[in-house]
Amino acid sequence: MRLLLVEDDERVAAALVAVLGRHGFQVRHARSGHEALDALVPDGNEPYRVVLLDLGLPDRDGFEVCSRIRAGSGVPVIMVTARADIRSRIHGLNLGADDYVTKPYDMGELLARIHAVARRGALPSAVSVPAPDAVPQQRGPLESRGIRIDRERRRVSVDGRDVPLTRKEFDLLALLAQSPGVVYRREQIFSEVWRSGWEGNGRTLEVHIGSLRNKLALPGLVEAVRGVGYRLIPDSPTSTAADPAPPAPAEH
Amino acid sequence: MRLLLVEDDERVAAALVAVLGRHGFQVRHARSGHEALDALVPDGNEPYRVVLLDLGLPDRDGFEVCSRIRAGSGVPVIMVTARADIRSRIHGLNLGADDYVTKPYDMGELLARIHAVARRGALPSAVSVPAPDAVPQQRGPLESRGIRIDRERRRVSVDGRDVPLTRKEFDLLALLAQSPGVVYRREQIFSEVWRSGWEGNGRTLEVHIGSLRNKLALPGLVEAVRGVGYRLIPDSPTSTAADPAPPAPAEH
DNA sequence: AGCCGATCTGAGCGGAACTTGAGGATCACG
DNA sequence: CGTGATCCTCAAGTTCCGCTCAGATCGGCT
Repeated sequence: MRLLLVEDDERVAAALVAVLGRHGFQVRHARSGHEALDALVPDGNEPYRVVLLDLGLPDRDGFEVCSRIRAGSGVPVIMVTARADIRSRIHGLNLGADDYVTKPYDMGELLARIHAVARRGALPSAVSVPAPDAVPQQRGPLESRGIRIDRERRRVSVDGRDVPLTRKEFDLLALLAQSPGVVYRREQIFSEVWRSGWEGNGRTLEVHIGSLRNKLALPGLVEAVRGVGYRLIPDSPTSTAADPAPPAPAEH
Repeated sequence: MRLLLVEDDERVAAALVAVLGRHGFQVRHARSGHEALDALVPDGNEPYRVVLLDLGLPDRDGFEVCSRIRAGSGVPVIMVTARADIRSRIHGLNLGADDYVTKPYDMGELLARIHAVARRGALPSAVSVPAPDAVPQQRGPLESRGIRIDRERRRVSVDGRDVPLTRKEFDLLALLAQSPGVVYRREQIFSEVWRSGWEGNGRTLEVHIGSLRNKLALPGLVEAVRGVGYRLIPDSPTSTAADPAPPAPAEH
């Protein structure tokens, strides 16, 4: 899960990067508003799920950065600042920030708030084409083709029969099942299921796909898309055009 | 724009209804969790855009209402409460609340926060809101598998036999028992049972789990989910199973 | 201060999960 | 039909993770 941290104080930033990294975020650190806006330009990489925006910089600047981000992107923004006065809070929220946290804050609470805005997902944005994983997570169990995926319990059943999966297998399936029919590229899968930008050297992904297929025993469900990645075949005849929320398949 | 206000204090409610009304909200006032869940059952009317949930009621109840709302609906929830401690904040946000505001709050800020969550919109929800009376209210002592957990007295008994637990052991069990079957991740356990922001260095969690298992002497009750966390195995064998037409919503 | 239970840490073990490599099957394309 | 790239399967390694035990540290109580 990628996160953009906008913070000019190197020490604060380093500490946050460390903690967030340990909690499974892949953090990009921008030292200025300019750099932040730059980083948010869609470039084919997995999009940022959250922006953590420190307003420590020359006063008003931070608000401006926020409204510029909003002008071009629907990514959730959390403002972090020492300015505790009500005016600033209201102003920040009205500019489009999703949350406003004042220093000193509790790290655990900040993490909880990050997760809270992240699970809401990004707003549809006029400019960027939403990538499949920008789709907010659906509540409740996923169900399709007789497969039931319960994310909270981490359990999967096929036609009522319980299928025990390992961690990678489950994460893999949960990712693909998020948008059946959509092709997930290898790099994308790696960055979601494995943490950090490490790309598997060997046949790692194929092996996991293999054992997933074995356990589910539903031939034809998980389809390899040669040279690109994998996808789930939905039961209903293809993905359906006129669907608002779900993204257009395979851009690029 | 419809808004659901859950608040048992008539005076506070009246004031809020007035202010919110002036700001363009059509407010429905629910006086209890039960009434709130009732109101959220889809009935063909315009759905609620936000739920304002006051936790003033008998202690734990509010959290439970929140998680029940979450079990069936993606509507944004803002918790409003006098409980300012970090634990409660994190707990509330982890249960799926989108924001957590403590009293006394500034009305302008509350409005700004309401607008902030409202513009994000609801998460897609796979299942419908459970009918309130279909869900057994789990008030008072938790009970499952012959274990009785009395949160108020902090006492636990197994098959009538009293089992003395230490603080950590009890908190751990109480957390897991809140939703048997659900997997709690390590970080979440740490943030709710330990002081916030603290991440266990050594084998702390495992040791406590170990001694909890020993004292309860119910093999198979506390299950480790490799690479993720722990969960309690519920007695009722998987509630999941292939459901007929009306999918019975997961309890929880 | 001294005691005692509670909590935390570190080392070692065992097993599950993950990774890798090689060979065979399959596909796209000329 | 031939060829190279890509994918799949199988069978080893290798790493990672949870469990346990034993000792250190913390903290409340007398």
